[in-house]
Amino acid sequence: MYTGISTPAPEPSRFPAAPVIGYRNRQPATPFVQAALAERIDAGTTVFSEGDDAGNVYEVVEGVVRLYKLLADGRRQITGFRFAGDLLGFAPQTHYGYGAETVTKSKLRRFSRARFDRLVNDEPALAQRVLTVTFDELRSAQEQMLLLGRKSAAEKIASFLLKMAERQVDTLEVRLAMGRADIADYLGLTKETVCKTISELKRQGIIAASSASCIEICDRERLEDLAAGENPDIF
Amino acid sequence: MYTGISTPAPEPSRFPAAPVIGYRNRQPATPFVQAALAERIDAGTTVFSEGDDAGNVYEVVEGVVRLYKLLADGRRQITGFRFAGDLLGFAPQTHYGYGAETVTKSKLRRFSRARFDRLVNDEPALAQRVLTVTFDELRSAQEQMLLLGRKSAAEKIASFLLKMAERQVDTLEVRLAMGRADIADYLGLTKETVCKTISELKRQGIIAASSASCIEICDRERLEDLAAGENPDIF
DNA sequence: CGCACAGTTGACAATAGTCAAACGATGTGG
DNA sequence: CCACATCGTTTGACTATTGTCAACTGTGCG
Repeated sequence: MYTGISTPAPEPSRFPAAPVIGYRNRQPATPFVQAALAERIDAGTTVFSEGDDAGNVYEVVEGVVRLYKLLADGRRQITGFRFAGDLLGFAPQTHYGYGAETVTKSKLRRFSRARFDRLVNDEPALAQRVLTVTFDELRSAQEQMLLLGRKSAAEKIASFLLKMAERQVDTLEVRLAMGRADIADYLGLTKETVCKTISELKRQGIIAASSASCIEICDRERLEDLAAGENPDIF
Repeated sequence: MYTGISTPAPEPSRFPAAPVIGYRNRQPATPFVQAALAERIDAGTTVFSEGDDAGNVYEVVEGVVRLYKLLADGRRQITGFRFAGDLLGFAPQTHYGYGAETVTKSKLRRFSRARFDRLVNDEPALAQRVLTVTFDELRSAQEQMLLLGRKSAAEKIASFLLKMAERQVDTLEVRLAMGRADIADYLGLTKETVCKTISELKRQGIIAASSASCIEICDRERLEDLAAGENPDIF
């Protein structure tokens, strides 16, 4: 069971297999179902839950969103993070196949599915973008399967830091928007193992950290080798 | 470190980040690059490797194909199996993002990418099919991330058996086309753990097996609960 | 018939998880 | 402005699940 969840308020479950215990939101579950465009949302808010009617498509204008799937007892797997410019929930299915929650304060632009479909049909460029995004997500999901199924904790952390560094200007100073629990649920670890592994990487001089959320890459080469599984014997 | 690799023949690597050591095929790497349509192929043959120029798209006419990604030292993650009717390598990318090998004797229909693109452009129905397949793969990849990151060995095996049962006529008598090593690399386990877990499920009376490749589901409900993570305490 | 290989099992090891305590940053109210 | 409360992070001791290694079994093919 996962704790590290701030608000203990249980949320009425909406889909079949989900039992009540353990299903919690980090937030008082104020579901985001409001006005029209580019909406400000607090950190830790549910955008939609797995199994909800897929009535809307969202664009992240600002902030970070986590996508996740849950098991009956609350075990959570984060399948990805979405950042400014990314689309959420555009798969042409009647129900969302995963939940989405903001990690930070965010701005989201919301489209009804009908409107989104119209936009996509009218704009070949937008259709192309959706297609590209989908294939990118698929490729990224396959990479993540390799990580989850076959990499050690250290290799997972190394891969994660490099992936987060990629999307930043200064690729040596990684700013992590998400907490240790989110990282853990993304990498298939526990938050304690994430902490211990990051500490070990610091001890080895591969990284340094001015604070928990700001990590400096000191030896990019060793970090890359580790991430690629070249060095399965550091620990 | 994961072993379980039968053939030690190293293969020259073809893409940038890929180091030379460790890239291995289970098979004497007879790359399938021959005549035109619906071709017969032996079990264990490489259809294409990760990083190859994505020059062809394939349709599985008969048999089973495994898609996989490798780490530098040979650790392998099978990202999926493909069966009759499925398409391989249709992502619009210049290089394959994963390798493909036959699991059984198979028949594959091969299309040059140019021809495939032409077909898709001319046939809206085919374009629609590609789109649907892609979204299905994405959804399935997300489900697999949950499995790999958060399920126990028993839960993984249970999920796998049910998934395999789904695509059969008699959903209580599962015929497994792949060996224990393939199952292990698909579920992020070792072949020994796969064996031990299947044996444990037999001992519990949840399944029975007339042979290694033919498994009978005796108690579907318990198997389903296990797969869904409802019963994290059987073992 | 026997060789080869896949599957199975068991003893042991190692990686990651659990539990618990302490630490540190952040934010609130006195 | 400080004291306190809270929440996220870190660390350590211990546990447990899964991996490793090795031997053995069973099955299919030449």
